[in-house]
Amino acid sequence: MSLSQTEENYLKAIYSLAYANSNKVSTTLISEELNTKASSVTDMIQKLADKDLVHYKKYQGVSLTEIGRKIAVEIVRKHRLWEVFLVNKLDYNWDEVHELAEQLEHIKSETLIDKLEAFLEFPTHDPHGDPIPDKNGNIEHHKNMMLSSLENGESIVVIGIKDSSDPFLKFLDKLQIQLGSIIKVVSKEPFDNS
Amino acid sequence: MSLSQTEENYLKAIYSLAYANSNKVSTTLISEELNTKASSVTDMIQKLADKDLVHYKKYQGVSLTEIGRKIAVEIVRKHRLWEVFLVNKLDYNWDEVHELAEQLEHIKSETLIDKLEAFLEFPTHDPHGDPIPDKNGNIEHHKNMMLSSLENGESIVVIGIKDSSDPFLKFLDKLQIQLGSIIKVVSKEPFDNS
DNA sequence: TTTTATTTTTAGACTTGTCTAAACTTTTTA
DNA sequence: TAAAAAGTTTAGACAAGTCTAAAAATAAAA
Repeated sequence: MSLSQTEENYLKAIYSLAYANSNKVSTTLISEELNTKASSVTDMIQKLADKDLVHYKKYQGVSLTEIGRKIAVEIVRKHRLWEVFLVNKLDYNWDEVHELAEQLEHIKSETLIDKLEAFLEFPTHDPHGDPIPDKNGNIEHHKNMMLSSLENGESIVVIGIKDSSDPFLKFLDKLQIQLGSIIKVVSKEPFDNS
Repeated sequence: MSLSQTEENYLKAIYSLAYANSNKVSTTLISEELNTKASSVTDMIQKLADKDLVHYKKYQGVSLTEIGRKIAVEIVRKHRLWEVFLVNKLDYNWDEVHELAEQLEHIKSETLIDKLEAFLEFPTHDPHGDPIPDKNGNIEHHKNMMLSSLENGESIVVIGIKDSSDPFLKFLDKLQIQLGSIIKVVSKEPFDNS
C-alpha cells in the first residue's frame, strides 16, 4: 500500500497528538496541527479508516491502528535520520532542518533510510534530542526531563531514576512509585524544588 | 515562483528531448517520455506557456524559454548530485539510483543542493559520466564521443583524451589542441578515419 | 433538564492533473 | 494537389484534496 504525502502527514499528526494527549484525537486538533479546516480532516479520516489505518467512529475522535502507528513511526524515523544527516554532514544548524526534513521524510524507498542510518553510524537521537525509532518501529517514548523541572499541575510518566541508592528506592517504594507510574505535581517546595 | 513536481518533470522532459532532437519538441514525444496522453501534455504546455517557461504556438511544438531552461538545468543538477551522493556515500550501485534521484530532485531548498555539492567535494560528473551543471546553470554540452565518429563539418569541444602517451600529447601541443579547444572536422581520411 | 454553545459531519464547489472522445490541423501519399 | 493518415487541441469528465455553508450531534450552562 502506497500512501500520498498528505496521508502520511495526517498519520504523523495523529501520532504526535495522540501521544501528547491521551490517545483519541479530535478533528479540530488535527485541523489546527495541519492548518486545514475540520471538514477536510473529516474527509481524510474517513479515507484513512477505509484503509484500516485509523479507528474511527463519527463524533468520537480518531486513533491509530497498529498498521497506522507503524507507518507513522516509520515517518518519524525518516524525519529524524534526515535531520541528523543535515546537521552532521551538511553543516546545517539544528534549528534550520525541520522544514527540509518534512520534505525528505516522504521519499519512498525500501533501502534508502537503512543505508542512510548506517552512513550516519546508527545515531540514537536527532539533533533536538528526540529518540530515533529503530527499523522495527520501536521507540523510546519520552523526553527525559527532571521531575523538578515540571510546574504545578503537570503530569509525567516515570521512565528512569537518577538516584538509585537504596534509601531513595525505599522512599519511592513507600510512595508506591515505580517505572511507569504517573505522577502529578501538586506543589513544589521553593527551597529545593522537592 | 514555485512549481509543482509535475511541472518540473515536464520542463525536464522538454529539456532532454529538445537536446536529443533539434529544439522544438512535439506533444506526442513528450507524452511518450512522461507516459501520459497527448491531450494532457497540451493542457500542461499551455499552463507552462502562461508562466513564460516555454514558447508555444498551437500545432507548432514547444521549446523552453530562458527561464524554463534554467529551471530544467537546475533540476538536472539536483538529480545528478543526488546520484553522486547515493553512489559515493550510501553505497548504491550506479544502476540503482535513477528512480530515487527522480524523487530527490524535487526537494525544495535554497541551500540544500549547494551544501550537498560541497559535501561531495564538487563532483563534475554523475555516476553515469554525465556532467553536473554548476549553480549558474552552465553545463558541458556533450555526450562523450570519439572525434573519429563525427562527420565532416561537425564541431566539438575536447574534454578528454584517450591516448595520453607522450608522443601523442606532443602532437596535440603542436596543433594547439588542449582541453576546452573547439575542433571542427574538415575532412576525414577514409583509410583510418584520422 | 432544557436551552445554548461548541464541535463534527455532510453537501456542494473549486483546483490540479489526468483521461476519453470528438474536432481540428498538418503532413503524407497517391 | 486532393484525399487519407497522423498528430494536436478542445470539451467534458473524474479523483484527490481542499474550501464554505449548512445540518447534525455532543457538551456546557442555566
